[in-house]
Amino acid sequence: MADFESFIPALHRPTSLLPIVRHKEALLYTVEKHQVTVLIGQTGSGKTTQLPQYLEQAGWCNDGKVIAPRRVAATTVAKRVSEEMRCQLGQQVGYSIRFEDVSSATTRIKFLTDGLLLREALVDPLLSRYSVIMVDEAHERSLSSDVLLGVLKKVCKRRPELRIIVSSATLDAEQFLNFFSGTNSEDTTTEYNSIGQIISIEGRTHPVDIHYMTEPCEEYLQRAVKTIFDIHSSEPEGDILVFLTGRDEIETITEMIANRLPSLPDGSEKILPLPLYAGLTTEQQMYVFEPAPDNTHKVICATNIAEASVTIDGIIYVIDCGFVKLRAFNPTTGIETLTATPVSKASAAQRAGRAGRTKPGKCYRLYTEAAYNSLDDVTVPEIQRSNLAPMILQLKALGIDNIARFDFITPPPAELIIRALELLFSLGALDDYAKLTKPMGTRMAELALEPMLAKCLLSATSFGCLSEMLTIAAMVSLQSSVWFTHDTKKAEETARRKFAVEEGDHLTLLNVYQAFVTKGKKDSKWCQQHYLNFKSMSRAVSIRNQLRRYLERFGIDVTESLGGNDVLRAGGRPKEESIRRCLTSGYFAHAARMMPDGTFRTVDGGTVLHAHPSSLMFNRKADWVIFTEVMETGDKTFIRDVTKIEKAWLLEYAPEFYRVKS
DNA sequence: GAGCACTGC
Repeated sequence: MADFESFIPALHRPTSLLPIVRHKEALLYTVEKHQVTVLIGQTGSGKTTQLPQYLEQAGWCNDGKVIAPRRVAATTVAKRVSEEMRCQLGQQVGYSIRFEDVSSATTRIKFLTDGLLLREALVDPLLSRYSVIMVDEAHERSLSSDVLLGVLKKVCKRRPELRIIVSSATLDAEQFLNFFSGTNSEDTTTEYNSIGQIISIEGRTHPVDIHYMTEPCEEYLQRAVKTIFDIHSSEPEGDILVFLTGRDEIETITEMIANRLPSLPDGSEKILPLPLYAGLTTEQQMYVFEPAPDNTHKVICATNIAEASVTIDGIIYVIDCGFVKLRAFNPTTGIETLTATPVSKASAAQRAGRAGRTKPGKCYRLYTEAAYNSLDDVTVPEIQRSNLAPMILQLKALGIDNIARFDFITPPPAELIIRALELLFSLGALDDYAKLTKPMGTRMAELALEPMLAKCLLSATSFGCLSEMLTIAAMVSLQSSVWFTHDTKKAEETARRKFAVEEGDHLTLLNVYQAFVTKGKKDSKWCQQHYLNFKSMSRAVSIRNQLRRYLERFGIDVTESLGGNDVLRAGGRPKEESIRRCLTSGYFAHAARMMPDGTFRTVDGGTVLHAHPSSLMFNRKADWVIFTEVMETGDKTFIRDVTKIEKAWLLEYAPEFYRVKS
């Protein structure tokens, strides 16, 4: 998303006009007097770009320490600040994101992601390099920022001179302050209250008229289209932003709009529907920022991406369907779900606010006022609906052994913690006392991989397939697709078949990577011919290099074996079998068996699974398989990255896990 | 026959 930041006009507003300027003295006073400052200010208030500079000028970085606000787009904010301070990026002002560290010994203001700061805590538990740490956009309540706040609260007690700034929305400000003040809610004695203060630098926002439905509507897509055309015919001109839940809806509605365009009277203004969701390429997403042609109104049909991550100026009308697709993790089944859920009041307010950025606007909620009143105040934080295994692994590595007693701003449900502990135990990362094992557990925590995948990589040496697992781990952890999903499905399918390996998706991915680095010569044209995403493939190379460096540091021999993977043997086994065995040693908890009808069943037989259409196993026969990802969407549960295994391997590599279950 | 949004020394 980094590319978008350069399109946020607020970022290029003259500094003197930023709302924060009037609060400079008050801010510096508060930071001087209190350990914690909760800062209320919206995007565009200047908090991320200006406050670090104020602190630097005030001498907070004099002893060579660094301020670390976190921002997704650390790069662009750092660039802006270095320009304002007239210094070279990477000198006084720098940033650090995965694969890119543009900072040096002279860096006084450093922008980095919260995940990265947490990793720094692994080697520097008191974060002693920093004098002030700003946790930006803390109200978004991401898993890593929640964990970071808990860690910072501990660090504060040991480092009274450390200053924390938490940037938040109005609604959560008290909660953050109470969190740092003491034992969260009840205990708000005066002694503790002096630890922090709330400062609001809220700039002027324009009023937004809220309109509700008088009756609940069943088909909100149709209703949205009607609203778009009503606005177009009877309201003053302005662009429209429609919040929907996903790609499907967005494609449907843009078609519905296009179909109704001929009904517009001759000579009237035109409507230009534009899709916006994360699955689009950066180039495709850029259209929403371009000014509409003359006599044309943009109608941007977007997912939640437009709620916080992407800011589009010039929006006067917002249409809010009232739903968002949220990820959740079911601790009973261990399956992730992705389902449309009613938004929270905070989310609805944020969406409405998108209409009032440039002048007064209007927001049409496609639900009744009664429905609005029944919404939750805020979205359930990620920490209460996620697979906590990675987080627990990280906390253990930070020396926080008693997870149940860790000071979370909102504690995760016990079932999620138990499920995660069970998994980590079965993977050999934790011992009988729930302590991190050495070296397996500590290494798993350090690797930037999911625990199950980390286990595969760390056991690869014993299976004689380390080089191959490095590649597979890199390919599997790519979040974006390796394949271009063009409309030309057949061509894509034949291209994919060239790399297909009978045993499944993981070996196919290995094949793709090996072809890329040998025949492909890192050439984008070659990728195009084979319907491969060049950016994804290059990222896989970076991830693989990073993983190899981790292993080297662990003292694991990563000498790369050259030659074809079919002919190499380890322990008298074909290489592909070693790889599949190795995958089983990490993914045994993700095993399933194919039924005669082509669907799969979990080991307990309780859940029906479908091979995702992007998987080789979608139209192939198999018996037992393991898979890297499982997700329930709509009414089906899909498994992705599927590889054939032998049932006996499950008992061989996870005897305890399967003895208990069966 | 198909996935919201983020992210990792």
